[in-house]
Amino acid sequence: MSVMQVSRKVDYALRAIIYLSQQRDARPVPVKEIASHRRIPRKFLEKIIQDLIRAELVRSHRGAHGGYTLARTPDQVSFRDVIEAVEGPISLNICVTDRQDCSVLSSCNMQRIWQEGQRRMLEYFADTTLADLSPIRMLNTSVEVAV
Amino acid sequence: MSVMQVSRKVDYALRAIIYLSQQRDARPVPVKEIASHRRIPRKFLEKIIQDLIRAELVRSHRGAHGGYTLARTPDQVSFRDVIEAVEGPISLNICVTDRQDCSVLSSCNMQRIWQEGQRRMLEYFADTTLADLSPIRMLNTSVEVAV
DNA sequence: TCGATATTAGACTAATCTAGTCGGAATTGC
DNA sequence: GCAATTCCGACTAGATTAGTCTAATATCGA
Repeated sequence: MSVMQVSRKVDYALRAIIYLSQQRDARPVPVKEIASHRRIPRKFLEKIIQDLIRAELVRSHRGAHGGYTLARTPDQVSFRDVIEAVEGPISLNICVTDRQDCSVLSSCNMQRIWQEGQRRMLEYFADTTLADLSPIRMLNTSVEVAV
Repeated sequence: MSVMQVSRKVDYALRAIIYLSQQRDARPVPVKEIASHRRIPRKFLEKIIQDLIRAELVRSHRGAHGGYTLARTPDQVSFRDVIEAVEGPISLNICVTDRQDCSVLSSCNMQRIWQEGQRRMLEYFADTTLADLSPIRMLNTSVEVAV
């Protein structure tokens, strides 16, 4: 019904990794806790977190008192990182990545439009990190600067 | 495999409407011609064009020597118009349109990130029209200005 | 060492969506 | 009337989404 929408997976991945970034201590957070606090189907979340681990955004700790922690500081994890970790590279139209299809149609010169749209989108999501989400963190920083 | 990609429908709709915008005379172009010149499955294209007609981007002319014409000048048809005509409103994440879901999660404050990303995307695609595609038109205009 | 708590791995699936196809009815120009 | 064309609704194979289910493996603490 509405277009260009990211999947539930991306939404869940972000909810989860944001939850991790909001932890004060370094204790591993079990999937059960993330799932219940952020209303994500537990088993599904387990799989999604595997993608985040593969992309080295999250670290796992097995066994009792195990769970997950952020593998980097929040300002080092961009929205783009998370989106691409679970769904692969962002590409607004196939003709942007797969030249084959569109290059046959020499007269269809919309390729550069998609490219530019995509460039702007990537720019924004690559520049926006988990650190930009917590207003508390931002406030603390600006207070520090002010004082 | 790759995320945020528009559907074939959007791609076909643009190919077709761009073809119409490139016609020199005002003669109606039959679907058969558009389909063969732009490599679009004919029957599928018929349905897509109905969406464009409903959105008043294209006009139809029935019967022999019938076909389709642009309903507006190329500079009056934006990419956004075409995308939304065939796929409905652009929305990067459900939480942007459907507040229900995300407002429950008061601590998940990524809503404004999606909103801003979407704003930038819409801005670009609303500003880009079919007139921006034909370099010939651009050249003529600049020559006129130069002389 | 045992048991509770965790992650990890992979097969499975219902429902929905995508990308079409098919057949025919209605309209118009000649 | 006939040929060319749009219009309309029903249908569908295959892919994708959003999960679930089962079981194995790892670790901590007592």
